[in-house]
Amino acid sequence: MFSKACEYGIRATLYIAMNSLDDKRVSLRNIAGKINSPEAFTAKILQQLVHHNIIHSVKGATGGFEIEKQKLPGITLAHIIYAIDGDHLFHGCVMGLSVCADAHPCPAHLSYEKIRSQLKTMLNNTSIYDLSHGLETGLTFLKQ
Amino acid sequence: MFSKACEYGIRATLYIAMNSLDDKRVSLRNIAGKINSPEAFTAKILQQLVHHNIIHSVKGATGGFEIEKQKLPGITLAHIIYAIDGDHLFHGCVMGLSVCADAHPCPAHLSYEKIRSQLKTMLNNTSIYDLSHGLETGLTFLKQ
DNA sequence: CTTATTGTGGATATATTTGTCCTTAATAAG
DNA sequence: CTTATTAAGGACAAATATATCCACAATAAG
Repeated sequence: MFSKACEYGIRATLYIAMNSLDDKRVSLRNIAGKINSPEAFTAKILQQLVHHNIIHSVKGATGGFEIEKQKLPGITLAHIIYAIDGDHLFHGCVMGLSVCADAHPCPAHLSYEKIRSQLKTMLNNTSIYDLSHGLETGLTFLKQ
Repeated sequence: MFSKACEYGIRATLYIAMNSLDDKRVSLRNIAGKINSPEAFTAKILQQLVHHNIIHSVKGATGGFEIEKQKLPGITLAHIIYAIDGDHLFHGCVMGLSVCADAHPCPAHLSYEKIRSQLKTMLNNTSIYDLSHGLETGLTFLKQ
């Protein structure tokens, strides 16, 4: 479904979000340790998120990553997926046809569009802010 | 969502099915041409489907691939996906956690399981037999 | 028996994704 | 100013997915 990079990106963003709610900035090392991801690879992914203006970084000692609190409710899973994996999941043909639309559909087009529509709704309506609450209360996890 | 191999596999199976309904056996070259896939790579994928008993092959001149007519309604998209991509789509955590279950869920577990459940239902209930009808009537396509 | 056709399967090549290493720049604190 | 810490980013390496090539086995037809 998602690339490894995207999975790490979502987990990292959630960990940063949870800490930003608590006014804490977190370092790459801290993040990678807490979400169980390879550090250097995670660095590349975080840079993508910085370039897409989803997270904010600060260099130097006491530096790290954070997200402006007021931005949190507006950041959705869809934003992160789009930034890292592009729009293939949202628009590509499920059977890989380069042209697949209502007027020229692949055999699974109709039934798959129903699923995709619900998937998109879910991804668009699920904010990082919402998800980080389950983490704070210990109901959900970013590891294992 | 699916690997290239899986996309080719689904398209190839549908093309074989459509021809089997018409009692025609089709060659690798014919298949690859009609579904617009690389021939040698498609050969590998067809082997996987043969080994998983989804399609049947005949060697030699006039040989090719076919599916027993009575098997057609029982073969679903889920069978092909499972044969080629394995069960990750059906069971893996959407955020890549090695352990993710109701008792130890990732932040998106609950909302994603609803989508996945509908996806699984669709894939389990969509037979190759059903899909090949749209192809025969020219309503759906395997190319472009 | 010979030839042409077609699937099988091993070896190899290419592309992409995933992951690592190392230097540089920025910043805080002594 | 020096040192320690941390993100940025280029180069490189490993793993996996995608794709190709070729020798071989099976079969139909002449």
